[in-house]
Amino acid sequence: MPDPRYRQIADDLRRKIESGQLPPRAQLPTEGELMEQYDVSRNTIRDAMRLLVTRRLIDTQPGRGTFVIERYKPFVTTISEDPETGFGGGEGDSFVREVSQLGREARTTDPQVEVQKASGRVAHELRLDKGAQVVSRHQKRFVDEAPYSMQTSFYPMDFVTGGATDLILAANITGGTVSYLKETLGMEQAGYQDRVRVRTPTDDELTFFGLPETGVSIIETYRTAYDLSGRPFRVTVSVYPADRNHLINNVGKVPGDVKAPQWITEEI
Amino acid sequence: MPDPRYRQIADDLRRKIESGQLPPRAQLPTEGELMEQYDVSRNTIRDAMRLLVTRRLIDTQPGRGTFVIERYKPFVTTISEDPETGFGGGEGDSFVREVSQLGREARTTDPQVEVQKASGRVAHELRLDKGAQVVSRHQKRFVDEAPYSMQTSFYPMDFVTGGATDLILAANITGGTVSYLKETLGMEQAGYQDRVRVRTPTDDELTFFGLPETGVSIIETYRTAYDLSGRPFRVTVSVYPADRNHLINNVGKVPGDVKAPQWITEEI
DNA sequence: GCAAATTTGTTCGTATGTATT
DNA sequence: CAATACATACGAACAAATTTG
Repeated sequence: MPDPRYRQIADDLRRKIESGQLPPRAQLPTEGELMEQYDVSRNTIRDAMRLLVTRRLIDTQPGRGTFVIERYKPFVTTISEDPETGFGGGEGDSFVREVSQLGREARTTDPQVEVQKASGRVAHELRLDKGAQVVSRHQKRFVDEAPYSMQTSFYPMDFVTGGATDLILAANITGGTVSYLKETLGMEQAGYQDRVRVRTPTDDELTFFGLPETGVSIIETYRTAYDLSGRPFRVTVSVYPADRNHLINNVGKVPGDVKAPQWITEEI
Repeated sequence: MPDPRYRQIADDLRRKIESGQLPPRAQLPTEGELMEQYDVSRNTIRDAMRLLVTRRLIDTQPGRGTFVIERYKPFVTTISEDPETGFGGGEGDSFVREVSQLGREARTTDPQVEVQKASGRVAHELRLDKGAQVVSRHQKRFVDEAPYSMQTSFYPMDFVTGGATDLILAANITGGTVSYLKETLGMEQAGYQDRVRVRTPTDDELTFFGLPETGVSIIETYRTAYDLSGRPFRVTVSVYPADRNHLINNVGKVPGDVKAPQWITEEI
């Protein structure tokens, strides 16, 4: 029993795309033309197309046509701490600094600061009561004007009343919040834990990142930072569309030249 | 202008699923029943269903019906090194040991050993010529008899001829390959780098993990281990279906009680 | 700026095939 | 074998987005 017709057609088109016969950005024949070429009904052509859309090979645009997808150049975020800077990967302004070194234009929005009630997960990580007041600092990140990630950090509201008043200012904290908390509260970061999972995008993420309805996952990391006494003092949630982001983790001693590339150049 | 009909229906069903009115494993009304309920044609019902299938909310089975998907209990792999054991997360028999402590049944297949020509990526990571001979050690992992991950390690063939002959035996190396290479070749692991990306599954992965045609991504990590002189001596490729695996990364000092849980219990 | 043509999106109806009960 | 339920495929009509003249 052969594959159904729409699969055969999808496979045929897939081969043409992967062989380069239909390069990225190329327009596919219209549905009408494909109906003739394969001598099937329009619905069957559309079934084949839908398969390729969910596989992230093509993109259909009403009124325009169907095009081979152009892959993003992946941006690489290092999630391990750089022993020299003491920064956890991709945090704060280290993001912009690292990228601009490579001739790319990176941009981080000013933090959007809010005082919120802690959600279940955030409260749990910070060992607060659910609904306790927390400061939320949210930033969006762009590379070459394309949205690449979003990040939200949560701190107990006590920190602000206790002296770290800059936390509720909608501006970057020069030197980073880690050293700011050390200066103002004497709170020192002993380590952190990242929990990484992959999930489907929310509607907000779909629109902000300009993702297709289906096919692109979101990499989500929950980072909980602990002070010297083992008490959690910050939770940072980062979301990365999987079609344009890779993660790197360095453990122990890794040669400097491979330690922190921002771009994976080779296609694997 | 309102959403198209099939979206409204999909949203309605999604709400019923997420609210628990249609719990996991519950059977949805048949297409015929839904046609009546919503007073639309069968194709419109099927469009709505298809949306929910790609969102990994339901599973359609020919001849049986349509069911709410049951989520896997995620297994958590720690990718940072545990300072006490010196093990990189989830490597070797540490996998089985860690899991069995939690009353779960974990199993790793005996390694499937082959001598191969290095692929482009592996050759590049090991700084070998493309096509150089490498030993490949491949293992599959199960938790409660369900497939959870696959792992393949590559070593230069020189290691075997140089004395580490157990590398080509299709058996677990007790104590782990790290300490075995230290004993036989005096090669000490100084550190490693993980590169994590998320991609669509290959056909092999689709069948082995029993994944649906669409919707589940694969988390792939390339781990390159370096010796004290900064020379790469091993590449390990791990693949994890994203619907049943999370990753954890510990940096610096993290409280022991949160350091290495194998299961995330709370639903977020 | 508008109208026509082009292209994909939505929805209906119908028929037949295949898997499961 | 019959009934049930989802899968594939055809044809048709109109809508919505975009480009073109």
